[in-house]
Amino acid sequence: MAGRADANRRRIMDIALTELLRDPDASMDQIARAAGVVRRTVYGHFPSREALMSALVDDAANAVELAQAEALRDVDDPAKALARSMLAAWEIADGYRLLISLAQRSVTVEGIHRRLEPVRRECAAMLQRGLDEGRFVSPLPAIALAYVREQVLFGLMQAVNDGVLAPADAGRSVAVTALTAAGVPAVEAEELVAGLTAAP
Amino acid sequence: MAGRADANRRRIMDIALTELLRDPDASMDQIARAAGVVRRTVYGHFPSREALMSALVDDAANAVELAQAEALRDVDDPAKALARSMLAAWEIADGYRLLISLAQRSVTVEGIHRRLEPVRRECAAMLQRGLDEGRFVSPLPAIALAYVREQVLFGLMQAVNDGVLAPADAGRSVAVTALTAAGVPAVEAEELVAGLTAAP
DNA sequence: CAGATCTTGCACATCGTTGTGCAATTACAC
DNA sequence: GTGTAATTGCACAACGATGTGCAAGATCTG
Repeated sequence: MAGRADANRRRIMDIALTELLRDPDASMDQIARAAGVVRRTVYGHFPSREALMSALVDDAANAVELAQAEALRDVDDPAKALARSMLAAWEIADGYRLLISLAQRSVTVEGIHRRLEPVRRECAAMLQRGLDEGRFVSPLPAIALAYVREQVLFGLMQAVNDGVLAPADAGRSVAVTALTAAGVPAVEAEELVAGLTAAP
Repeated sequence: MAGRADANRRRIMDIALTELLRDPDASMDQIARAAGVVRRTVYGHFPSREALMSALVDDAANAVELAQAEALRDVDDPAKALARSMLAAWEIADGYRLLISLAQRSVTVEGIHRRLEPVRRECAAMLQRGLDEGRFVSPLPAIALAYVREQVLFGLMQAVNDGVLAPADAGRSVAVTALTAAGVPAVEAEELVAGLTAAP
């Protein structure tokens, strides 16, 4: 197998992602087997467990940052921006979920929180603007609302995983829920999201 | 130390709770040291790690069930009931957080999900009634809303932990946020919660 | 004080995981 | 085909965690 090392590396990372989502403590052996490969081979691509995790986290963080930057490029209306960011995040749900899931157990990977800080900060800025303009209404400070946004996303990913929420148009529901959690009237939120998803 | 074994057992469980919240993988040694005791002593009270976890989970689940049953005893107004349940859950936040935190890594303790199922079901029933009556407005099914409720709670516990949310009247904010996430107008939600906390 | 009850401080066996080394084997490219 | 690069299949050392055994010590109760 010459030259196909890159493809193998990618496949290992993909499988590792899903395995680590299932169990953040999945061993290198579990990951390797799931990827149809022997443990030793994984070590051929990644010198250590940490290295594999880092590569995964890096990928995911980049995707999240990129998606959010795109969604918040011009904040005409904070509510619209929030909806866009939710829809964008939902698209790359797996990577996002990995970050959140790993960030909750700070033991293994150091610096995930640091890595995600700019994302949260930028999101909080948008939320703050919405609060200032009266578009959002909440007793929570903007940064805490950013936490809520993150967890709403996470919770509904799990709901889909557990089969209690149909994946079909879950993205829309997620966006609506985030808006209402920020104090946007429910009807308005539904209309706004409907408008966004109908005419992208 | 004769007879004081019970007190020690309680102290170990209390410390174990906070240690496991900090790190779900805390070793028996870490827990023992944190409790000012030698590892061997912990094994004197709990035959295995599993046993300790089970005792913890049992305590927490009982507290959560009890608190929710009390809060949902008579659902005059679903919104008021939801607010009550959030305030009640916030009171026993630590135990609740342990359950959610451990439930996410189902490896160690089997049956947390099963244990919490009645709680979620009862909550979903209340949410469903609110949706039927038009008190709540959401594109999500009631059960998914229950997931959101859970995660809002969890997210804001973390926010308090991280120091970005003042613990003072966080309980009120949590309740308001859950209400707005369920589609209750923000102003109405604030008034309702204010009324509940002013005159209990 | 005496005695029952816990706690302590080791020692030990066991297990699973990580990371490395190296020779044999496989599969692709030219 | 032949060579090159990757994968495999062991073996091994090192760690850390769990769970147990037992003798010595501390501490409260009566």
